[in-house]
Amino acid sequence: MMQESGTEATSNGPANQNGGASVEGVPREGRPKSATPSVDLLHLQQHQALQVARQILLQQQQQQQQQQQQQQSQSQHLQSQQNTGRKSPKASDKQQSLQVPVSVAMMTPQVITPQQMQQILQQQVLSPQQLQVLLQQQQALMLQQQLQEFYKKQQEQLHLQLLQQQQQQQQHAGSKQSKEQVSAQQLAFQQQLLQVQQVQQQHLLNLQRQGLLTIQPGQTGLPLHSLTQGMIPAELQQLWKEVTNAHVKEEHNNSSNNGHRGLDLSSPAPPKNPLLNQHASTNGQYMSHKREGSTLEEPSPHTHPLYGHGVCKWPGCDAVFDDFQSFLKHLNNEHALDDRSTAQCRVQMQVVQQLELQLAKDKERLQAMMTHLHVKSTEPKATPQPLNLVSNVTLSKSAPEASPPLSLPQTPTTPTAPLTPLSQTHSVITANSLHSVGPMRRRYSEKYNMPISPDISQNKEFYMNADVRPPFTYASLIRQAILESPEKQLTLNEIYNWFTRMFAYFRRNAATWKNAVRHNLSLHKCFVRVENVKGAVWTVDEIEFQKRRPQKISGSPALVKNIQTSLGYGPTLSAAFQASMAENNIPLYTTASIGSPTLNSLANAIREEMNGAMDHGNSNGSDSSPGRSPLPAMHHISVKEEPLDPEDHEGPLSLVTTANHSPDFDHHRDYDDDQGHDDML
DNA sequence: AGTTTGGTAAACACAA
DNA sequence: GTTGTGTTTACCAAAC
Repeated sequence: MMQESGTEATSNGPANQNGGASVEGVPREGRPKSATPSVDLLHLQQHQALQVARQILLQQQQQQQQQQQQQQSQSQHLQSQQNTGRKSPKASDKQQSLQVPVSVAMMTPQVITPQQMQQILQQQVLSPQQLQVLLQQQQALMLQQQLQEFYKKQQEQLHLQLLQQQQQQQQHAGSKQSKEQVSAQQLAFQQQLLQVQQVQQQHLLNLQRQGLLTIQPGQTGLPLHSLTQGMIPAELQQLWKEVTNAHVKEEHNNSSNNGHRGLDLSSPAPPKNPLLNQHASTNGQYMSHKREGSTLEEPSPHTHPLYGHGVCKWPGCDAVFDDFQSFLKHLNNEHALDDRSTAQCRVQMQVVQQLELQLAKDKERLQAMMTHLHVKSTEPKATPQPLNLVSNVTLSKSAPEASPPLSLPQTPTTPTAPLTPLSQTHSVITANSLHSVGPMRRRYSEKYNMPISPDISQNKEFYMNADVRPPFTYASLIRQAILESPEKQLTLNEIYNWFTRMFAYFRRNAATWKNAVRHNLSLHKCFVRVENVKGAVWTVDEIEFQKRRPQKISGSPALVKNIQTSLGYGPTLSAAFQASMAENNIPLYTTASIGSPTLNSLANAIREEMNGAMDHGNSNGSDSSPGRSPLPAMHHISVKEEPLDPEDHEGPLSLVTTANHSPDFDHHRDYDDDQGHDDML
């Protein structure tokens, strides 16, 4: 690890010097600087993610009183950390920063602003898993706030109405009829009140049932206490919807278009749920905000969602204000309803939606992780640092128990034997096993006894959003891009677009990586240029691709074969795929569990990455031809050899594809359109 | 220690 | 002349 970063630095040095003359004016800032810290970051992310998972487990198992104690102590710790910003953690900070996000996610009963969230995202301080937890936390807290507000208001309303009734009753005491009416109404109100309370209870029960709710006695006096654990957003939203629909219709009539802005946020992309919208626009303080705008009954003085710590929280604003009034003035002046504000709002919406999406997926992942870890959470960790996921996986295979709450396909596909001597050093998640910095990760297999984190294949979305270099070679990525295309062929520009779409990392330094892409296309025989009607397209010669880097898979071929047969997949493909997975200690379940195209692509990429080695090591006689994957099903390809093999066609891809078929794909396509061109430079 | 592979930079040619 | 595409060379680092 130290070696890596060290060499990284050196490797970058010369490169920069050479490029120092910088021909194309491409900012080179990014590479060296961002790269080095990210080693630690990534390393940390892994660790953090695991810690989060463990924390969750522990928390679930422990009593809630203990939790509270922890919360108190840790949240203090955190808050201070949180405020100090989170740049690249230095080695000395490591331990601390490790704790921070975890604690933030798990403990801090604070709502993080979208800005903060974005910051966190951008700075990649947190792993996807952690982000997920964090998001859950945030959502829970926000919902909690909202619910509390709502309930409070409901009760206030009801009480108010009751009071009015009583007054009326007194006034019209004479009339017997009115008396009856009044009492009837009173009854109705009481019932309503009861209803509200029941709903509250129900929600509580619901949440508790999931083990996601922590009751903290004597908080607000409201039935709803605190939600300090994650929860399923969808469910919450549903609940929220129910509540709001059932009881607050009038209220919404008054203030649905909260206050001064009245933007039509739904125009670009109709939010799927109200909650989302609220998050986007009001940072979880929707209700209070509303109150502020509509009713003045309860002064919620300086609690504007866009105002915090004396700073305007409008995206990209950060203006500082001494008092709330000047903030309001500023808000109305600077962030009035205009194109810019609208655009910003929409952007924010998209951010939130994106997060929402990711949250849903990561939620599943977390569930799977928790389930998985639950099985063997007893395993003590050698060092506090790395948590050996691999070993867990290995063990879990034998005990697929614990009904995977989600799509966790604990099928027999879980890798049989460890395939790798992960036993010894395997400190697991090393910088090496993660997204490397500097020159693209070579092969994961190099030290295949170094388990690679499933994270990689799992977190396509992570790579889509985080500016982290994907741990795949250009060749693999290019191939993946091409194979992903319907026609198995892409123009150069389309390849570019794929890169930028799939990896945030490739939205910078375009000149550099584009050059690399072209270089790779030209250099590798496996990429075949085909003249097309419209121009030239690039295809993949699978055989050539597999040929490259004939490396021996250290895992015994027998083992591989074993797996493949046990899995029942076609020998060709699975050999390579599984081997690669095995080689990387990537549990197959990983692939299947994700349910996102990510999988599809990244798992493939990984597989490719390993394929070369596999095929050679595993040269199973009958199918000497390395799992040829779908060869460019195109017109006239001037490939050197003649790899056509309709049989194997779809082989390699099918596994992954079917396993993770996800509706998400369209989403990415859209993304492509949006980002494809603009985003690059 | 030597070879292979991959990443990066850069020069160059060519076409639109 | 500019830009995009494609090829090639060189250098370096890491892995083998």
